[in-house]
Amino acid sequence: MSSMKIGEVAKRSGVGIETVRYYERQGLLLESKRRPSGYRQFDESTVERLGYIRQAKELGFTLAEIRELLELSFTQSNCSHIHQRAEDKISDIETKIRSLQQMKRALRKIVAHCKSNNLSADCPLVHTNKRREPK
Amino acid sequence: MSSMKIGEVAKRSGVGIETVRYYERQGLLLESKRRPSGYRQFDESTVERLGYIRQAKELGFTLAEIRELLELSFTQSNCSHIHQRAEDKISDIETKIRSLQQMKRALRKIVAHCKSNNLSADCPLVHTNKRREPK
DNA sequence: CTTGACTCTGTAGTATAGTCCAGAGTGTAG
DNA sequence: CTACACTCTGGACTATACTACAGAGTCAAG
Repeated sequence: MSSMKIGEVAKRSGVGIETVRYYERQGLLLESKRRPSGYRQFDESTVERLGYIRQAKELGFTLAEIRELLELSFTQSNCSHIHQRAEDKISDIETKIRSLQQMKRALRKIVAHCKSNNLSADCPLVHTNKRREPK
Repeated sequence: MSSMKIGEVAKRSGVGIETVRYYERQGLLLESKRRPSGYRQFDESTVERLGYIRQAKELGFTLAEIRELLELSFTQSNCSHIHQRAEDKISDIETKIRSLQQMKRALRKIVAHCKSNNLSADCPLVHTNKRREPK
């Protein structure tokens, strides 16, 4: 299991083969080892790393931001410098969490309202738009 | 304040004028009222709505998903149908929150490690990649 | 060995989400 | 009134993140 070809690593992490090569070109994967034939060789860690990338993308991080997150995690360099960047990322993440919680509360209100009033002609508005003037 | 031109609504909500028109074309804004001249007229609610869109985008929702979220919030239609869709969105959101909390914990570990060991040659790895064989 | 599936590089094409004109009309301060 | 900033439409252009070839080489089951 410790040496997979690109097809297997792609399938196991749920991304396309072309995407794996693309991420490598974009510096998200570090150069992979190669067989003499030129075939890339991956191990388990790449599967995990690709999973992390996929997840972070779903959370709205760009590839550039994900590259940063990965560097934070894997670099061996100056630790105090890393420290500040990690703190910054944490506060970005906390902001996202707060926004999501707010969206969730808004949706919960709709659900609650729907439950109590099944033919509402005036659903509660999340955040917004009083009315549309009919003319 | 209750009737703004596109430039003002754009500035106040922190998006570009072209973007406001683009969102309208994409059905995220509902057709705006017009002056006889053709100039669009917006009110406060559009500023809020644009803010909501901006925030949702930062959280990784696509415009198509955001359109859905907005419909959930503003529609007057069949409430029990809405109910299920709102529940689905809520669970998507909960998944995102959990992922973010996991990322946050991982970053906190880095920070803690950096604090205790300021010249680490072996930062703890979020999720991953044991080592890079030097050859 | 052969053969069919897999991989390589390099380049081109696609979808999404804007962003930027050109050319023409509008609003308003002075 | 004028002048200058603002707005309109329609169409072209851009960046990001893939995705799809083409043409050539590789792997491994039978």
